[in-house]
Amino acid sequence: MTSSRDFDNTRAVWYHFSAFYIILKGAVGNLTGTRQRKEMQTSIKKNWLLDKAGMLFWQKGYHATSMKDLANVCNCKPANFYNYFKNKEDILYEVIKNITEQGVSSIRHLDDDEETSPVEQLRSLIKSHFGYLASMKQSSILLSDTGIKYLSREHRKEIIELRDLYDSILRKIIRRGIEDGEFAPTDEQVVSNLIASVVVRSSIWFSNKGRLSVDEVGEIMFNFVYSGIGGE
Amino acid sequence: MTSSRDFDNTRAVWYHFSAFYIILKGAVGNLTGTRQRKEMQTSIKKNWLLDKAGMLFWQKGYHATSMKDLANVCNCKPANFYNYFKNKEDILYEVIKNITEQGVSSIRHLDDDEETSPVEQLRSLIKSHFGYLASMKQSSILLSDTGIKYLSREHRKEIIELRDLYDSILRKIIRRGIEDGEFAPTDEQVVSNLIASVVVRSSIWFSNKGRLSVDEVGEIMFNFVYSGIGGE
DNA sequence: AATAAGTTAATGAACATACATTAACTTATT
DNA sequence: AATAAGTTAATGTATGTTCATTAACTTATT
Repeated sequence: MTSSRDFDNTRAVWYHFSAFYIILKGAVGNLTGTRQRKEMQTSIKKNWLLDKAGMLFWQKGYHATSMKDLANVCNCKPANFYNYFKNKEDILYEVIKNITEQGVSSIRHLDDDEETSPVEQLRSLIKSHFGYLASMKQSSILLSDTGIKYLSREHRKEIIELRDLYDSILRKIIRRGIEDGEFAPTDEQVVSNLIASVVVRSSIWFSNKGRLSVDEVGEIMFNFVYSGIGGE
Repeated sequence: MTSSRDFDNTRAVWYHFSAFYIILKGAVGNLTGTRQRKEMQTSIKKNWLLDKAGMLFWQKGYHATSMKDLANVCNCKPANFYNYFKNKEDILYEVIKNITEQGVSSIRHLDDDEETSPVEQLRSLIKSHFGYLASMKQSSILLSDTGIKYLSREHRKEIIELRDLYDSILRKIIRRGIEDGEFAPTDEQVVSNLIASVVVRSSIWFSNKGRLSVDEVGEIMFNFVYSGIGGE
């Protein structure tokens, strides 16, 4: 009994010292009512769990990761996840959704910007998305490539729609570039897939500790793509 | 009992009528001694099993594929696999080894060929690798990408060595192209990653049933890459 | 201010199920 | 007769999930 309680306290303290968690929790502050504050804390904890789950799913693969594995990494018991998520698939879904949404939002500002030239937009797209990917430590956007098949039909559909949003932004840039004569005319659909591949798969081979910096690689990547679609 | 036996016979007949199997088995012919012939037939059946297993691993993922699933596709019982393979991991290993070896051997001739121009070599590499990937039905996920983490340490090492061979061939082509002045000088390491990304991820978005043929997409892909590294 | 009612986050135990693998046995082939 | 190919049945283990319960908090009522 006593040891169990002691352990709970230890655990609670541990949670609050987890860097990410404590910072966000602090940011919530005392501005809101206790009710809302609690809800926010819950969602923070939920995101923290998702973060951990994402790492594990990416490292070990979805099916190779058991609820027990998840629980171990999160310092709790498997059952506790069911206070936050409907089931295991739901965890994967939320992980993938977050990753994909962040990818989209890292380039969303380009969508309704008709002023900037397509070339500059392309540079911005590549650099901001690649930069974002390089900044995430463990989990990877490629999880949304590999994990999508384990999702339920509805969830899969939602993710695909999200991804289409990303694609449509990219395609629009290419279309404008071709119309303006800045890019050589090619199949905008295929080419946007090629470009996305280059960016997204960087998370497999790029390392922050490597020979080249994010900026240097980003520049090489942009030059490659830019020449690839017949610019310059 | 009787019905079970009847079913077995049906199954046996079915095996021998499976197109791939019967052709190969016929090809073995009566030229060799009975002992060797039997061994060859065994290995043919084994490869046939590997082929089926590969498709399933590819579609569903390794851990999501049960021995029962495999047995269903191969019209036999799970236990029978243990007459051919040590365990499940062994099946995965052989599948991945085959895939990787085929991928590598389709481009190996480029390695010690100093005659053909780098441009043509690059075209050949891209088209044959992409063509190979496209020929796999049920386009889904990069098995050799995601599957290797489920292999034992030794098996994984072997596969990685094979893959390194692929990389080194690609890098060599790029290096020669830069030296010859056919390609613009860039970082050969990064660029080879970019190229491999483009080719490998095609298995996610390319469909044989789509608007464009393998050849058309292959051409667009090559042009993209070729311009990308500053050719033409 | 004190107490009652309700909520959240966590737990351990129990669950049915599905899994890979094995051993013993039967049938088919040479 | 010997070996190969296949089956049946059984086994131990691990899995995802549910359930009742508890402690700590928050909100509502008096």
